[in-house]
Amino acid sequence: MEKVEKPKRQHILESAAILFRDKGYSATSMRDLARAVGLQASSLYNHIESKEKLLQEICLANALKFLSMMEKVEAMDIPVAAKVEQLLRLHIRTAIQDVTSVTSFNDEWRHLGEPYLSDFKDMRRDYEQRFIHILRQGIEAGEIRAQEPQVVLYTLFSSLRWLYDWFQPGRRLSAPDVEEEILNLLFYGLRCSSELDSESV
Amino acid sequence: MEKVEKPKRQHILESAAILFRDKGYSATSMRDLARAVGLQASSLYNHIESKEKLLQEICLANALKFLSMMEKVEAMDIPVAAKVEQLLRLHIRTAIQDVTSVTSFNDEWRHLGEPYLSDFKDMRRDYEQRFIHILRQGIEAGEIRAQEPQVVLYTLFSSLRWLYDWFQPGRRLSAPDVEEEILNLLFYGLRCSSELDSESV
DNA sequence: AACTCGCGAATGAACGTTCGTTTGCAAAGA
DNA sequence: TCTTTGCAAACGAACGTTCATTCGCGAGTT
Repeated sequence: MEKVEKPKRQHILESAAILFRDKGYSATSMRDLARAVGLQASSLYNHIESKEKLLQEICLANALKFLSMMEKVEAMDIPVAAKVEQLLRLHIRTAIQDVTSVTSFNDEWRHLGEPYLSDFKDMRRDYEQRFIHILRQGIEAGEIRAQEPQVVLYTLFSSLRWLYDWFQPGRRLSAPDVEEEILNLLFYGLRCSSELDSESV
Repeated sequence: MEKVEKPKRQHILESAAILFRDKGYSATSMRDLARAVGLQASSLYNHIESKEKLLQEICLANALKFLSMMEKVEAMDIPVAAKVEQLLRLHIRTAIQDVTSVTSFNDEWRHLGEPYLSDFKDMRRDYEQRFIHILRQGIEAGEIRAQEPQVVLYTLFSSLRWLYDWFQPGRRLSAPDVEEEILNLLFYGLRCSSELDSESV
C-alpha cells in the first residue's frame, strides 16, 4: 500500500484549471468538475470552499509565480536585452508546461469577485510596470528597438497566447524548437535582412 | 423629425458583441443584454431567435469578413512580404475598429453549437492555410525569415489580441501610430541592428 | 369623423432546467 | 470514539425561453 496518492485537493485544483482553460470559468459547472475528478458535485465541498475560491487560488498562485520570476531576472547581472530574453523564455516555458498559468493570466481572472479582482489587477500592473521598466532601459541602452514600451509589452505577452491551447508534447515540434522559433521571430522579426542569417538567438 | 433611428436588431447585435467581449458569452445573460438595449429580456425575442443565434451571426459575419480580406490580398500583384504586411494591417485595423471581430475570432466561437462550430472551424482553418501558404512563398522567395510558418502564424495572430481590450480612441497614441509600432516590431524585431535605423515599415 | 382590423413591439408571469451550494446520513479510517 | 470522505436529495437563485396579453399606430372601411 504505497502512500503515493496525491492530495485530492490538488487534483481538484488541477482539473479545475484544465476545465477553466477549455470551456471558460462561467461555462464550467461544478458537476463538470466533479465528473472530471470522479466524484459527485456535493463531495467536492469536502475539499474546497467554493467555485470562486478555486479561481482565486489559481490566479493568486500564478500572479505570485510571475512576480517571483521577475524578481530573479531583475537581480541578474546581464545586459538588458538578455533580461528580456530570459523573461520571454520563462513566459514560453510556463505557457507550455503549466496549464493553469495562462488560464488565469490571460482570460479568466476577470471573473474574480471584488476584493480579489482588484488585488490581482494590482499585481498584474506591478508586473507590467517592471517589465516596461526593463524595456525602457533597453531602449535607452540602444539594445532594443521600440518607441512605445507599452505597445511592445502587450504585443509580446499576447504573442504567446496561442501556445497554451496549441502545444502538446507529442507534436512535430519539440518545446525547445518552438521556444527558439518564437524568440527568433520576436527578436529579429519577419523581414530578412540583406545578408541571410537566420540561426540562433 | 429625422428617421435616423437604426434598426433595433442591429442595435441588439452590437450590444451583444460588446457584452460577449467584456464578460464572455457564458457569463452574459439575456437580462444583461436586455438592460443594455433598454428592454425586458422577453422583448428581445421579438427581434432575435436565441442567444446562440446571436453568437452564430457574429461569428459567421466575421469569418466571412476575414476570408474576403484574404481574397483581396491574394489577388494583389505585389511582393509576398507586402502581402503579409497588408494582412497584418487589416488585422490590426479590424481589431481596433470592430468590436465584434475579436470577440468571435479569438475566444467565444468555442461556445457555438455543433453544426455551426464545425463550420466555423473549417472557415478558420481555410483562412489559416491560405495565410500559411503566403508565408511559405515568402520564405522560399527569401523575403521572410522563418522555419515554421505555423508557429509564425499563430504568433502573429496572437500578438494582436491585446488591442481589442486596450485600444480606445481617446488614447495617447493614435490608431495609425499603434499600427506602425506593431508592424515595426513584427517585421524588424526587438533587437537593434548595428546601424540604428528604426523608422518606416 | 368614427370604427376596427391587423400588426409590430413591449411586458410581467411563468415554464422547465441548470446553477452553486447545503444538509443529513452512512461507511471507512484513525 | 471522533474525524474524514462520500453520496443522494434538496435548496433557492438564476438561467434561456415561451406565453397570453396589451399598447400604439397606420390602413381600410363606412
